[in-house]
Amino acid sequence: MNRSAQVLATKLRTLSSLSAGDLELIDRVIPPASHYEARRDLIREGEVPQYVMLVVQGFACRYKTLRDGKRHLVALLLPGDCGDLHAPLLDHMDHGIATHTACLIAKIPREGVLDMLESPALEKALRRSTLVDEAILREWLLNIGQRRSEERLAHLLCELHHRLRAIGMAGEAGYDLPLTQAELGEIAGLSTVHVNRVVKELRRRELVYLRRGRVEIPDPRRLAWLCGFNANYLHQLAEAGTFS
Amino acid sequence: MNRSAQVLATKLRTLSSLSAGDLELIDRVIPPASHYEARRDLIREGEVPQYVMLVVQGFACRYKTLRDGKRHLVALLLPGDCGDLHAPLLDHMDHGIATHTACLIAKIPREGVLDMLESPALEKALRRSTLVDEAILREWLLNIGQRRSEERLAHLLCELHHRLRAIGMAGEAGYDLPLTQAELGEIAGLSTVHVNRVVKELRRRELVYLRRGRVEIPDPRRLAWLCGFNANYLHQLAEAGTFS
DNA sequence: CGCTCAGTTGAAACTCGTCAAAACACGTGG
DNA sequence: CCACGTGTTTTGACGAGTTTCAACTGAGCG
Repeated sequence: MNRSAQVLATKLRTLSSLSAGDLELIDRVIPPASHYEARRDLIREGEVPQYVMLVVQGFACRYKTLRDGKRHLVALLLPGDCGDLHAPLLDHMDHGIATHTACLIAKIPREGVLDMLESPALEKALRRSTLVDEAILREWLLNIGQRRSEERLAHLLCELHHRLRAIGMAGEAGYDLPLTQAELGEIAGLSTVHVNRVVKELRRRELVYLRRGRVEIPDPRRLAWLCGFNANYLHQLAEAGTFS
Repeated sequence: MNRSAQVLATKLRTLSSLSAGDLELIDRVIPPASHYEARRDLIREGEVPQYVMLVVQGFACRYKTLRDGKRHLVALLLPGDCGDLHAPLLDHMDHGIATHTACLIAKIPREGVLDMLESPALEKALRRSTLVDEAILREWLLNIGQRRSEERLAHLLCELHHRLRAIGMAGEAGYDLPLTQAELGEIAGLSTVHVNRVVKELRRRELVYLRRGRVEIPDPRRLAWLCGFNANYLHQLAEAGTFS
């Protein structure tokens, strides 16, 4: 099974169980990935999408910008995540997609997506994945709208812990997070300086140790309690994260 | 054509053009609506959805709550809007839906939705509608994350103006908005008091006159310019709002 | 008339943003 | 190996924006 297909399969299995036939189908329709540099636009606002992009390796994001250049990240795309399945339905993009780190991206042609939708299990997994994307958007909205900076960052870190663990990219007490504090600020709607102060405070309280791309969470339960994190909205299968 | 079907048709025609056959199909699968009081839960977080709810009359919303009782509205459902088409795919709701004003709600059974998805034009319209819902979420996230209170409220009022105009519920320079300032605050992530101050300031600058459920916008272009509003993300057809 | 709920106002406290500078990490080329 | 440059993290001081509390006004309704 090629690398791209494997990554997608891993992600989809966190949402629905797949048969051997499904895995073969995935392998057949997912093209090999190509390499992109860090911080590079994959598609810009206003452009017309041709493919569904699948992140195979690295971190990417969806973003929107304001006239004055302020940018807000409206989604984080982890390995296995992809752009909207029905994106081709919309004339033009209302947001951009960019790499964060260096990435491997597979461009799935329209027909490949349609083929996958033929399989009931894959259809279910793919549709669930778009529903989860939407659920995450709602949770982020709540996060920014109602929580204050400390809980806000804590909540974001909890979410990433869960999402990364589901795809085998995080351990019990920590994970690699290749995001600068400025970028965390662009997600959380906080200034870089304030993110830094919050990070410092979380460290002082021994809740999170964040430094140079690495997140350590000594007691995930305590952190989750602090910010009221509840993973329900991620709609992960119970056994997610336990397979190879 | 029954009332519920008519409302849905009006909404869908803002997204894709429908044939006479499509309209008949809609009429056949949409059941009559029933009445709900104002401020009543239609479905709560954690419950399992059985139907797709269609708002026929009145305003409803999706909301999420925090432990401490703070509530945030993550979507506003106007006449013609409905809950997620594939909601039944998810085990339990990660948010609640509630009426705002008194409402007429039609509960579309699963099979009705499937029937509509058979028609290419309806499928396109329905899928586009979920994509637009997601686009609105992203825009709200940007709005709360990056804009300050005045532009934030202005942007929200611009969006509602466009959405209501598309379904024939707003004129060139104003519309009825049955939301309290407290509720606007729950959307914008602002305290009631601050919403009030911003409303006052917008009135002073002759941008928006908001009082007792009525919004008057003497110069929509000027207001849109102030907050950087660009309707692209609503993906409305050009002729939206011009039909009966 | 008196109730209730929405809107309004002021003062004080607090959260967070801005500006500016310094400390630090990392990669590069000398 | 060190020096240098770039980009990220850290710090302090200050001010702007926003929340909170508490009281008051006004409209609608029984």
